[in-house]
Amino acid sequence: MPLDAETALADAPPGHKDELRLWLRLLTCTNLIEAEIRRRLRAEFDTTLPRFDLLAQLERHPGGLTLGDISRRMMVSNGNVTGLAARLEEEGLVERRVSATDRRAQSLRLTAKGRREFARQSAAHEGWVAELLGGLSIAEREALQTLLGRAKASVTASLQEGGA
Amino acid sequence: MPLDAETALADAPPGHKDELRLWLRLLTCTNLIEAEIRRRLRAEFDTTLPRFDLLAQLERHPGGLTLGDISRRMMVSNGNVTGLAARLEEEGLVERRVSATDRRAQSLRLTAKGRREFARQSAAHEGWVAELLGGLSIAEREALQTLLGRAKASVTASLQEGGA
DNA sequence: GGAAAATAGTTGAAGCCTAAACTATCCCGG
DNA sequence: CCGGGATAGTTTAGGCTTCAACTATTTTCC
Repeated sequence: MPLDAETALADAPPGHKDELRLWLRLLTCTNLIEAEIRRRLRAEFDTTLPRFDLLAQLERHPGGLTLGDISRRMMVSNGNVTGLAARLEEEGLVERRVSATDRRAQSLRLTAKGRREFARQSAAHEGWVAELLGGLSIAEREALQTLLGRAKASVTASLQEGGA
Repeated sequence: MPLDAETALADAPPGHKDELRLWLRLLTCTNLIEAEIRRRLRAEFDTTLPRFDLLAQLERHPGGLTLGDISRRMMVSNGNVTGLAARLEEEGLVERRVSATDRRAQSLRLTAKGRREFARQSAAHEGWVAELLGGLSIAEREALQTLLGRAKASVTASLQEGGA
């Protein structure tokens, strides 16, 4: 496991536009947190972030979601969800049910075991994040939340334009 | 290509600590940008983000870097760099040279072709980022840069504690 | 000098991910 | 009713990524 945050690719190669510096810092920051979360999911629950994310989606939609719904919500490809769902089903955490009205579609939902497992994982996950970001004051967190909202708006606006 | 940013996993599942909301927004924001950059690298240069990152490392160190250096700087595993370097070498963008003083080590550097290619990619990349984040004012960018620095400090402090 | 520990890199198994091609089904208009 | 287009999922090929086991070499230190 490398993970030497100090010498990371990411921070401040000089002589570039400050948008680039901002992007690299954003990336470092996210990667740092994400790597730690992945590490702990593996170490404490022997699972992965994509599995966790899929379970989170199902938890928020107890009525079930189709594979296509999940693919859209997780912003990943269709084929990706096929494999992920297969593994989770094999582990007994989710179950499939073919739609009564559309024989192409099938909806996924958590099994009782899946709900139990996810509850444990989710509680721990929330704690980890609170711990990692706990060094920020409430004011800082709010300001960051707002600014990231602005950044997201900038990006989506730019994508709209390009795609229009 | 799914990529429906509006219905993303990420934003604001209610009833959670605000650290979690902040983390999810950070993640969405980063993923949105990163996905677009990957898409354009593929579309315009038929390459990938990891390849680009590796070339960027070499560009910043014209004297060459060992595979281990690269692995540490990119914060990825050793084995990962082995494969990446093999593909880039095969494409003629980098060249290996066994160390004169340590027969285990080999250093990588850009070939002339690699330098040329990276220059093109890098210029485009910088433009994309400026475009995507161009909706933010200078003040917003500076504030975000500072707050992300604080966030990174919070995370690394938390990791230090845990590992101490 | 030589054994033991550390370091550089490779390999293999497994999971994640995408794009593109494919199958099966549904829906719409004539 | 039926042909064509859209939609739901699967499959395949290939790249990325990790971890763990491995080889080769160097360093440490007795």
